[in-house]
Amino acid sequence: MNEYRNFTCGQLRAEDAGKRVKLAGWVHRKRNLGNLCFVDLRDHYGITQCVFDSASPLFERMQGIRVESVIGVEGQAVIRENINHNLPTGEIEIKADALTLYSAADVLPFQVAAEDDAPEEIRLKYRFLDLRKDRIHKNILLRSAVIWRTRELMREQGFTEYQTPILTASSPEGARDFLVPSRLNPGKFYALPQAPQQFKQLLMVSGFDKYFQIAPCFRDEDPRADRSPGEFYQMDMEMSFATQDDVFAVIEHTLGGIFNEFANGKKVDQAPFVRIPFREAMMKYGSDKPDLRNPLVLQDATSFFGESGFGVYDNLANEGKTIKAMVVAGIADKPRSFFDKLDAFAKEEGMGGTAYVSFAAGGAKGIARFFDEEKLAGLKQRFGAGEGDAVLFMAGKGMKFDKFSGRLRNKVADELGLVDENSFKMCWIVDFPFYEENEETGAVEFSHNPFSMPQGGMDALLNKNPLEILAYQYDFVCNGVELLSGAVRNHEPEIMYKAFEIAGYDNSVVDSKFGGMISAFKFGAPPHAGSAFGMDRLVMLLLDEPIIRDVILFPLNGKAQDLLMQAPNTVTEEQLRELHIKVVEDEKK
RNA sequence: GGGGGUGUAGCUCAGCUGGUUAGAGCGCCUGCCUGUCACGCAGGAGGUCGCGGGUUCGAGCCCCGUCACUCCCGCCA
Repeated sequence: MNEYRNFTCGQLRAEDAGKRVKLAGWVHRKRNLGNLCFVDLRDHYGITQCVFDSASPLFERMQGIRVESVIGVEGQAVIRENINHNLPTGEIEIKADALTLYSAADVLPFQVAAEDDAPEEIRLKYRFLDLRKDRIHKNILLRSAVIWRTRELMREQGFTEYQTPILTASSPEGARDFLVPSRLNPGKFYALPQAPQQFKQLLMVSGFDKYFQIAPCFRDEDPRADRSPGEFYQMDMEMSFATQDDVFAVIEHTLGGIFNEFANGKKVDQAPFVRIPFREAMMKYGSDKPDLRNPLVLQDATSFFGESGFGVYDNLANEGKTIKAMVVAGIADKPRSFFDKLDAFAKEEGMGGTAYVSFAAGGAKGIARFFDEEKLAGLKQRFGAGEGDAVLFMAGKGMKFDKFSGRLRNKVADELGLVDENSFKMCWIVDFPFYEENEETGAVEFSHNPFSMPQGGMDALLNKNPLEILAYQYDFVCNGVELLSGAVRNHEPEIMYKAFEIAGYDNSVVDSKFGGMISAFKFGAPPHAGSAFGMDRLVMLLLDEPIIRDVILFPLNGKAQDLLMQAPNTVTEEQLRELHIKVVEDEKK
């Protein structure tokens, strides 16, 4: 190839024996047997064993070279005496007769060749070493392959990739913006885009039909294990003259294709994926991102109580609380402590607790003693419980209770190991409410983003109870991870004004916040719809990585700092002056 | 902003009921070893027990404060 190498470290096979080869890479491991030293040489492509004999002066030089140094090795490829079946190049080795040290490595802060659990702080500070590790290296490569394939799948469906601005205006969407001061406009700021939302809609108004972009998005919010701090990438798409079904078809082709291709042996749900209305999801799974690998389902049991004989729940039912039942198969013989643990969990979560009826061989247990024969038989039939099963009950009200019921559903599945780790289960969540009630103030607020089209359009806004209005708003969920969300957009200014009016904003607010878009909608806007899915999250899911930072090249830490590049950092007085910025001390300190 | 967890050697961790000189594995250094592949064997260096204060004859261990990291809630598509 060139002066550094004529083969890579992952390339040589038995048939290359006898060739004169030149390799370059990192010293992965050294095994010094006294008069014989084996060096595993590693590059991007793989590992090849090099042998240094003590008869050669190279042997001494090799002893002085530490692991992770970069070297070049030249010699003859020979068949090994002992084959290593764990290595693609395991049949062959290099008898070294020339050695070049390109770059010596210091003693490492953590080991590269072994998976040691160095704290993230140190891993991020030395990210370039961390990225040498096999696992992280492979994660990044898979990420690249997924992105590449995504582009192909979108282009196959007639989509075109566009680049929207990075320096843009602060947007009124939910999250906090990252701001960038403007030198030429004293006192004014750009914002980094939280998403290319408005631009992609403007592209539709501009007459471009099928848009997509692997788009960087910036949000100044606190991170989570599955939420990368500061910035992340979305596969953002939008299409004109399109319905919800059209968007679903495109995404099912793209995401379905990606999962089928990169599932790595796991079982994959095939499109079309089930669609679950939001309210049903909250009822049955206690979540708007249900993990369908979990077979447990919640049922509305409110009407079962009232005068059932179990006073506690009868009273709650009469007070207007919701009671849910969850049949758990085959746990009737679990000890009392199992059910007590669930009850304790419920109390920890701030809920009243849980009750249960178990149909054990020796007779029904739990709160069964409050029911007569007939009621008990009715319970069994109504909720579909059989011998050996148990029915868990919980009571509460509103969204908080729904979410709790979901956590209990997860908890029970965890305890019993009911989740099939070897599968990808998908669903669409549809029919999100357009508005919701603020639990503290009682005010009507947008429940998602105000750009989506209310189902029923203007007619619904004028004639329906706002809290009953649904939106053409949808999420795509895989294994309990919210991968995508999107909507049919509201492209009609009149409907937009009305929608904001119901949420308590007058027209001038809409004009000032969405001036650009509203004015565009007054010059011929096509109906359009779209969605965006989190690229990082998708890769994380495919790789079964619990930490999103492990699928990102140079992630920020939990405080949105780059420990390697030292960002954010102070800047010079000169820079500040140019930007018309004055830094003041925090008042609290 | 709130809650939980963690903090002992470069890394992972042990350290009993508060008791002498704080340990192990990996890594590092030195030596021995010609077929290893997580090589092996022997020896060695390496510690402000996160930091500050307190209780005590005595604190890695108990108490108070504080900082850092991390997970979760809030927030966030």
